[in-house]
Amino acid sequence: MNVQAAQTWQSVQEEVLRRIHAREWKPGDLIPNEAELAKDFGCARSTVNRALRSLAERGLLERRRRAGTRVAAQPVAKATLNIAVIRHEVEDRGARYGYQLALREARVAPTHISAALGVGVQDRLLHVMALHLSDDAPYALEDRWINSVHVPDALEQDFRSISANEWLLQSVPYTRGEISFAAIPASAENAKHLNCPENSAVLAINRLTWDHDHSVTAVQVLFAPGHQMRTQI
Amino acid sequence: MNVQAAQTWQSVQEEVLRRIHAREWKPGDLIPNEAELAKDFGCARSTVNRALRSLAERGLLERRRRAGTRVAAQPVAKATLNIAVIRHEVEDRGARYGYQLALREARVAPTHISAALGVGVQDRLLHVMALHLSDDAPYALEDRWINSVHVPDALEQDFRSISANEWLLQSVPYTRGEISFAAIPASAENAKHLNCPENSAVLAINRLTWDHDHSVTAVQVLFAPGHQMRTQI
DNA sequence: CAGTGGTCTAGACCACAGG
DNA sequence: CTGTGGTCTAGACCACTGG
Repeated sequence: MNVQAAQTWQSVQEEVLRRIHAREWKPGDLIPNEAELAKDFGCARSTVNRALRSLAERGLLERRRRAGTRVAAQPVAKATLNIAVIRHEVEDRGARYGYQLALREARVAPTHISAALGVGVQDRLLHVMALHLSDDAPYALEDRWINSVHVPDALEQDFRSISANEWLLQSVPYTRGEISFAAIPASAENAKHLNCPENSAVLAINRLTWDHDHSVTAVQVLFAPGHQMRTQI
Repeated sequence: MNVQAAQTWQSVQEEVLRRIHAREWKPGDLIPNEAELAKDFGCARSTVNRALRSLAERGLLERRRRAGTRVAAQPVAKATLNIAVIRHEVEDRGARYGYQLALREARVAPTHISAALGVGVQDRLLHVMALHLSDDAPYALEDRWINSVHVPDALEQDFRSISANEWLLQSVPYTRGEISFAAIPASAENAKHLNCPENSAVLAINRLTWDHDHSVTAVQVLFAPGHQMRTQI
């Protein structure tokens, strides 16, 4: 059982993974504690800790003080999607990026927007719609409301050459956010912008971000039909 | 500049975040090295390292040996979606889970499936379709091909009481996988299962998993119209 | 070449939660 | 109460990479 000279936390992690995959440690099993594993592997406990903590973050182990470490019975796959600035997303695919501002207005928002942003129903907010292009083809439609009560600087931007997407990330920090993914049928207006038939299935990402207790922005990004988001697990 | 007694890595992280949000350290800026920060904070360098490493994993810092640590110019939001066993997903929402096997056959797969799984075009694979229900309403449609050449145990399962989704996670480990998200129109057959109009916009998750060099399974999960996947960032 | 982050160590104390 | 993981420390060596 004793293993020699596993000196890096990665090698410890690999050996632990091997034991899990080889079913030496089965789903639901309690594995030896950190001190024992350190002795087995001939390394410091902190090295074992680093390896196991990382596996727990990936969902393969479940750790609890006093109760010990178990192999996850049904590991939850964690798919991490990188939501970058849309311009970079396009350029990283090797395409030419284009940008068209479709609408910019300061007005009273629909109630579901003002409620989500936590502002008064009569507050005027900045509304921006813009089309992002990839090699001149519609790539994504951005429909954004900015809480200009707490981000007054936004009112001074015309968003003609820089997208609100990019300007906000550069200029306004946020501390937390919610994000959701859904498939929705394209409305007539959305379809016109995206140059696709009405009711086409489009991938929609909704984001709502906050800076401490103040909302920053609510945005819906619609991707042209056929768009895929990919990642490794 | 000197800060007193920040003794936990979380408190160091909070102070670093505060400086970033307060624009004391601006996007793109080089921040002091770990040794200096440790002196400032009055803690060990490894504590600073833990705090900064964690922020780098979240995408807020960019770290390179010799070059130092910079505030990310345009932080890439990392949205981590938990892909759990569908039964648990339904039950966690407080709904009653139901399951109906729609199809189980061993046959030659379409070429795009056999190619994706890296098996011969004439190999017979296990094909399973099943409907997952939430409070008796269609929740998700699972369309799965299992590489029964390398997972022969699957041929002995009838998948009538346990879904392939759940059985595989319990029984067959995988070392890596690809996952993609897209919006697609429901085919006539899919629409019938999901009890929705044909061409409804549905969220599709495609997964392909491998155990070392052997493919395990290729699956498409279609969620009923209106389904949302949510997470925090 | 030299400065930076990456990691390992041995030891210590602590927070939490199971029994 | 006690065993477990969570963390901190001080020091050390190493790997990478920019100048």
